[in-house]
Amino acid sequence: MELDQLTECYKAMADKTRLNILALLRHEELCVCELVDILKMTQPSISQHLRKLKQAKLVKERRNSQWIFYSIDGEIYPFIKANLDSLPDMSAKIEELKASGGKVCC
Amino acid sequence: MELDQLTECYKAMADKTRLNILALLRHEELCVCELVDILKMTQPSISQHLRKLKQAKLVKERRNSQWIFYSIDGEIYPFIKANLDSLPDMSAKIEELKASGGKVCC
DNA sequence: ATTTTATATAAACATATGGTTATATACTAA
DNA sequence: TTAGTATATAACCATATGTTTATATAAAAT
Repeated sequence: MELDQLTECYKAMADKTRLNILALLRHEELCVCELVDILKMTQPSISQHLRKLKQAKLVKERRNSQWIFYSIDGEIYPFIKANLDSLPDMSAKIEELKASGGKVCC
Repeated sequence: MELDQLTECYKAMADKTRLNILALLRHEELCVCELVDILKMTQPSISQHLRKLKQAKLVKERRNSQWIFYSIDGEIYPFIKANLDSLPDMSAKIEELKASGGKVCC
């Protein structure tokens, strides 16, 4: 692949918060406010991280009324599956969100 | 894997020069001055990039008299092969080095 | 229409990063 | 031992990055 594209990809992954987001989205699509809830960070901060991931084509978005749901993309990277598979399991965090009624939605 | 370790790995890969180094080392081990020669960058700059790659356990070093040869490591990362395979082929650069007598060594 | 909710963007700031120059260290050769 | 070569480290600086606060946009609810 092109080095510039690869650099953008790895820059996007070179941050703990963004790896957390990818690890979460691996389980299911989530909207911004759900990520804010789980990661305990401010909404603008999460939004900017999502923008980087989107620019690198690692996630895609889908609007549903007032919510924007993000999900894993990365199909342009032949190695993406191997990388995502090495991320920690975060299903507990998602369960927590659901248990606390934070899901369905915001 | 641990998010901290993964973050360090992707940070190390999140730079065009370091991806170039990895792409070169994929062909064969090289010493610092050979990388300086091929990449046309200053020696301290190359050395600092190599240090980052080494700290992330993406490369390892081997001393042979006054030269230090770097080579690919990355064995702690289950995804490393897939990632290295997507790097561009740089054999032409290595051939150039050999043709110009820059090899054997420094 | 106005207010509320969800998200994005902008400005400001502190910290991280990469490059340069200068210097230190390690080994070789004489 | 001294000079030369290969590499590492340190100090400095400019740019990039991530966070916060404030504000803008877009859709929903009233």
